[in-house]
Amino acid sequence: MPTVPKPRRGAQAVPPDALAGCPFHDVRMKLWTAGLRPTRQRMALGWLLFAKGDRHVTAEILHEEAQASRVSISLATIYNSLHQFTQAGLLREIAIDGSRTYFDTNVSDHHHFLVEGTNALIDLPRIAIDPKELPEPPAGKRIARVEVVIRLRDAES
Amino acid sequence: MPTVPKPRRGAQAVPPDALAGCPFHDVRMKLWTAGLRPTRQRMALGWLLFAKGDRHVTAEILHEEAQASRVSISLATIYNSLHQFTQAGLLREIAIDGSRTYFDTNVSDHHHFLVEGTNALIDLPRIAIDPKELPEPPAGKRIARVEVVIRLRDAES
DNA sequence: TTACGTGCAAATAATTTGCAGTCCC
DNA sequence: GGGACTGCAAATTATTTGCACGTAA
Repeated sequence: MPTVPKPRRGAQAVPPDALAGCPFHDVRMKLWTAGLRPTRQRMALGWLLFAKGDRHVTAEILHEEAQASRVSISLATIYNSLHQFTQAGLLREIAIDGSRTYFDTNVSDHHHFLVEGTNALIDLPRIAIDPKELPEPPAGKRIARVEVVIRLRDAES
Repeated sequence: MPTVPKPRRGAQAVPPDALAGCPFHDVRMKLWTAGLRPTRQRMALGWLLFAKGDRHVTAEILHEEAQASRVSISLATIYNSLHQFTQAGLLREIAIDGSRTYFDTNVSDHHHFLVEGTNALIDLPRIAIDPKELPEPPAGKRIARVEVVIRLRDAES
């Protein structure tokens, strides 16, 4: 069972260091402030995930990348880590149909193009969704999030 | 392997009868015009799916309902039938995350509320999405569909 | 009759979990 | 040292497929 510790008390206030700009320290800091121990595996995954700008990955893809980087991490640990990162707010699960789960390193409020066939995801340039345009939620409920997926197909077909 | 025959030639032009209003004949006609043989199993499923207005179902739910109706249909056949219905345009798959696939009997252009926790789906009153508001698709691609999911959470939490 | 359909059981695929051993603080 | 973490293998869950048999046209 994956263990998800609570965020470290006061971590935000007393970060271990502030060598911003160095990817290694950045990842360590991300983990630290999230209350996750910077283990070898999590550092490696953090490196793969956050050092290259915004990404959309599946557990399988990350696993392959780790192996390509000669870092040995079991698939189970990758799943566990992805969920821990998600709970810590470092990642976001993306809701598209299809059997596999995608994780997005861009946790800001945004939406996606989904290319049919390849299942590739592309961040949308921000489209503003006016809350006033949205329908009223049923009684007792509030809107937690709006997710928009724009499916793309080859132009000629 | 599920076989999905092409729509019956000229079926639209020469429907077997036109007793609209009778659910039994309506389902039979739906299948007929879709080019699907009205077998006992498909008739039963069509009955469950289309006789009660718009519905959101999983294969599992349909299976339980069929058993509750004392109709014996294997789960494999339910999966096959759901996909055949979908290909025939009688159903639509809904893209939400989560492990199971939902099918919607409302195939018109619309969107959904998704209640967190129960995973219940609720059709949205039509919200117009202005095509002019949408971002430009990448070169060589066109927009096939826009899907909006509004996640709901209990108001107090 | 004969291709289309169906049920069953086995096969996949993605993901999760139990647990014994390892590592960080 | 002790709880947090990891790897592995087995377990789950959702879905698909192969194939022998059944059935609608």
